[in-house]
Amino acid sequence: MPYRPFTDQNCSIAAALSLVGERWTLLIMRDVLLGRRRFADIKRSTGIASNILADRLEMLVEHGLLKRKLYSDHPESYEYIPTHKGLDLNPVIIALMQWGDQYSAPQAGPPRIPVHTVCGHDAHPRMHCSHCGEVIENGALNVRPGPGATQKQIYEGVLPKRA
Amino acid sequence: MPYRPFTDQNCSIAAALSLVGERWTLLIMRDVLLGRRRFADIKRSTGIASNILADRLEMLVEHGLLKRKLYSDHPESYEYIPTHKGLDLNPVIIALMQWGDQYSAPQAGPPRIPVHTVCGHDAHPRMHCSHCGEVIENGALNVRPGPGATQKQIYEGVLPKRA
DNA sequence: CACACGACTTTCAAAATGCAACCAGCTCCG
DNA sequence: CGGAGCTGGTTGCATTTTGAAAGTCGTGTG
Repeated sequence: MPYRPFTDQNCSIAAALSLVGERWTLLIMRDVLLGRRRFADIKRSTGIASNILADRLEMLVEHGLLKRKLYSDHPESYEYIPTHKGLDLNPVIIALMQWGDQYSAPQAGPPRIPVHTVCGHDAHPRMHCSHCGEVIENGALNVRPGPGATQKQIYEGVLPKRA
Repeated sequence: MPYRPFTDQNCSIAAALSLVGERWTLLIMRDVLLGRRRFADIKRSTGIASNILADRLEMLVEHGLLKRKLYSDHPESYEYIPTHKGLDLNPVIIALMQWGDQYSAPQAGPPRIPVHTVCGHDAHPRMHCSHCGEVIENGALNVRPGPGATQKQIYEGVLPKRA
């Protein structure tokens, strides 16, 4: 990773981005979550340089988002399969996809449509409130300091203002 | 932005990441969405170098995620306020925060807790299926080719495999 | 046997990042 | 009134990362 670490911001977003915030990392995770799990496949589909891909994969394995698994000997080949931690990035990827669909989709429409495997229908996943169950609209979310907040953060007021 | 563009992948995730996939961009958007909207505030809270911050802000304004607004003359100061396009990144930021909370939270607990302003309660936003309304569990999402998919993508099979 | 994978590693130039210093306009303080 | 300090940057230069191409090494194939 580049020089300036995101550590010591006491922020889960910064913490998350310190693992997956680098230019290629989420694109690699996209591939892995979509089922492209071999070095050459990921390289082809992303266009990443092989040295960078090797670095990123090693990093992702080190941090427990992926596991490197021997796929077959003889033509010795490996698969990078997502761990639970890696799979849990799905909501991030889906959110990015929906944002991309909304603002950068090709004229023809979105290239991929999510399908809910449980009910079998097209799903346009939406965030719902765990308390009232309603869809959470655009600006209808604030944050309040949690148990891990520092005094400084509380003092500075980490609360969002509406646009 | 760095060299290799993410264009021509015909992928909304790649398209999204080509705007916000750079190391600092989502961290800047976090700040703006949390209400830190002035140059010096963002610089302080992220620790980013000022030349980089100036570049990124200009880029974000150019691509319509932020607007630069005169906040007061005389001490001439500006605010970077999110546009609709910028606000719509909220689900991405929230998803990152939840992932960070789950895997990198400080011992004390999460630093921030989301609150649903409509019902007034703590919200742990979850993705729900727009068709059946159920929570979408970990691996319960596939994708199918949409109208914008290329023949090549369809041929290659963009469907995910379960872990 | 020549050539082609697959999964990398190595080499080296080019580009992005980070740091520090600087600048200009204003304003607050003694 | 002089100086320190804030705001919102810009400029220059060294460091680090990236990217492109080429090489490696162990198969496997016609």
